[in-house]
Amino acid sequence: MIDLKLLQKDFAGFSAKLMRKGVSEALLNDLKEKNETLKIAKVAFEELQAARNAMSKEFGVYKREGKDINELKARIDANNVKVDAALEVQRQAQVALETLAMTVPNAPDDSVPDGADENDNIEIAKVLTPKEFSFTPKEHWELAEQNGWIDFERGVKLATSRFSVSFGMGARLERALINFMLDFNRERGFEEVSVPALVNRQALEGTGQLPKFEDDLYKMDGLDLFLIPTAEVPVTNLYADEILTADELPIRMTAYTSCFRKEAGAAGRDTRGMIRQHQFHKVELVAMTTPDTSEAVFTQMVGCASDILTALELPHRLVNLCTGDLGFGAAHTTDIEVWLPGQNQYREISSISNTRDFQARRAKIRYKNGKKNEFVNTLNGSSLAVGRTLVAIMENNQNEDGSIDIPKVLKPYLGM
RNA sequence: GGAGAAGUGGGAGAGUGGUUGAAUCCGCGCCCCUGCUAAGGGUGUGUAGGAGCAAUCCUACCGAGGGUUCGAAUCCCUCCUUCUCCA
Repeated sequence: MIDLKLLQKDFAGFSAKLMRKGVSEALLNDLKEKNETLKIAKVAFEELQAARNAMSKEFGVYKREGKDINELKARIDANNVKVDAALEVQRQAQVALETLAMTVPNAPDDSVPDGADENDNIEIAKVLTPKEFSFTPKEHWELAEQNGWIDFERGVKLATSRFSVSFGMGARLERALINFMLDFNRERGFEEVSVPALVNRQALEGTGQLPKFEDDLYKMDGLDLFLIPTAEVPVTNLYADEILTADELPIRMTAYTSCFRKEAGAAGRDTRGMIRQHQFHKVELVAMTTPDTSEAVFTQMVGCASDILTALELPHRLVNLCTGDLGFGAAHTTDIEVWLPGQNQYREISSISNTRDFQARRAKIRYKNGKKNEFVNTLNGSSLAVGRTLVAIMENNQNEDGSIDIPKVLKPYLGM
């Protein structure tokens, strides 16, 4: 949730930031107006309510003293009609404002470059150099099928398109990767947590997937429960509605979950292979901390994800997302793209975002700063998407005969 | 699945219609006294929103949402959660 107080206080400044993210001026004006309307409605209601409280108190005194209450009762009744009306006005104003405000994305940081889409993202750094192949490297689905690691047809048979099944070393590598990543993150100070794969509406509103992106979520029939699109949702919401103490911050967590996405807007993209699946494994990093330390934690998280790829000897690059490619809740995001020789391009494998207080404001995650309660900053990032990591290993470590070298760091996890 | 009980502030725990936003204890903050591996005294201590330079004041919140009432933590209804007993 954006800071409506800030919008009210510095409309020009704050709305300029939101307009960089494509929020229309008309919407912002509407928002400002609805906020003012609510304020006025609240004051009106509260004044009437105060009058009622005072008269009710008086009523008690009258009764005790045995005075005649008829005249007072008449006044109270008249006032109550107004109270009810004012309450209704206030309610409607509240709903109108919230409905609108919940659909407004986070304001990008000033450091975020302007741009329309992923083509305008700015490369920050390259890590490791892609190796030269003496043959034409194959794409991962070919390698996966040749090695018997992944069966795409049987996934479709069991569910529908964009589902796959891993067999043998393919399945074992996935498990090894998950364990390796969790251990790696834990050694960097992220506590491992295991969370539900189903969450309620409130949780998804807290992290910003709802109300705007319901189309991309799997919803349980007849229940207000959804399959998580990322562990970010349950893990961030662990502390929803809580007031933390400053000395327990930063809270840093890592979690492995399956993730479920309808990929509603991705028809026709990456239909082949396991780049874009409806269900995929991911190890996630989530942190909540004070505003003055969130950038340090952010840097650590990016380092964590990048270092995992380095440990796996996978060439990758860091990219600063432009305004057009930035997610709904992010103030700024660094993507990590891994080199895929089969595709001859870098592909996203991790996305690390600082949402500042955007999610905290929605989920009401606060901390005691001296006497005052303030919103924490929440951060999240993948470290990493397991399927895509497996893809990268296959494509980067392939030999001419189609065999694949197992990364050194994973061998202990495979009993090798 | 059936029967019952309960959900109050950081914690424990009072409170069954009216100066109760909530006694008391513990914890925590500050001050004082005292001085040695202590203890005592005083005082303060929820959240959100609004008015005001400020002191302060107003409104809402006692699991959630409705209802009854001039007035509800207190009565009624629905839901959620927890516990106990039964299947």
